[in-house]
Amino acid sequence: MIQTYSKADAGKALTEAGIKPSAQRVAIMQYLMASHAHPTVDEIFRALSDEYPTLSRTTVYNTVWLLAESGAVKSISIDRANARFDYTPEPHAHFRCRSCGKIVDVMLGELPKPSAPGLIIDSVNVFYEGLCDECVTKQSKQN
Amino acid sequence: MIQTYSKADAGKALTEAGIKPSAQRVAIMQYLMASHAHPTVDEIFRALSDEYPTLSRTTVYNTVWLLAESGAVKSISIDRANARFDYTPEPHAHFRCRSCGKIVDVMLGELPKPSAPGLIIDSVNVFYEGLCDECVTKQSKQN
DNA sequence: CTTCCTGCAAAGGGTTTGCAATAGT
DNA sequence: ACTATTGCAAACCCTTTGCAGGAAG
Repeated sequence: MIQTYSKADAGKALTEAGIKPSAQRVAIMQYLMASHAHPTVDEIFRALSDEYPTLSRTTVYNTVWLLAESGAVKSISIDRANARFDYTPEPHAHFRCRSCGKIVDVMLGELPKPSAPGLIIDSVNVFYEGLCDECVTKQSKQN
Repeated sequence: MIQTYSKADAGKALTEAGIKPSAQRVAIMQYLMASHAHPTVDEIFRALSDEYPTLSRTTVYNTVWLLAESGAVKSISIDRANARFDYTPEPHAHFRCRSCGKIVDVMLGELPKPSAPGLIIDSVNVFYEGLCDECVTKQSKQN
């Protein structure tokens, strides 16, 4: 399934996410909607530098995290940088609180099975994001 | 369930993973077996610096990736560093080939449900590692 | 003696921060 | 004019690399 997205589509997606659609933000959103290559900040920056010669990496950083925090796009981190290490022998998933940053183990009923013909899968990681019980309590007290 | 691990336990785990159990490696492995805090390289380094004053970050880096690549521990990367961004609206998982580094989407039958009382979950990430079809073919040709 | 492991120092790369210039309302 | 956004430059990590010293068999 090949799908194309216009600048108008991208602008609409931004507005729906509550983000003001500046020219740079629209371009970045459109690029993310069109690309299935899971680009990094640097790849986005280089891809758009021709069309926006003054574009800066700072703006790309600002925008992608704005988008990710609003839920308009997803961030995936699978590289070595800032990795954490974990021995626990039982299969389990990880949960990270987006408010306090705490990382906790959560048990997992069963591992998700991929439909991935031809791939040899060595390892499965499941990672949740959200609000931990403490931060939920804090937030409800504030209101 | 609280469990303690001796240096002998750690040494045995290293040997079983095919890794020579040097003093530093045993200490790092023991620390990972005991800790459920998903430590970073720097946290491991600081935790062991008292007992091993000459320990270097280089050795910790070497060791954790040796351990992770042998499967003795798991690495999880969930921080901002080197993040990639992804718009695709349909739920899907990611697969990364440990030989060529390529990242591809894989469709997912159903999302894993966590048993996580009290947590509010906004987002679920599933991430596989292994060998892609191309690298499987390359490897079998070499043999 | 040889090989592997360790660790210092330096380089490299990605990310964040401060602030001035700019654009949009 | 006012406010939000952009983008340059510098600082700030984290990580890797090169190499010399040291440990182990």
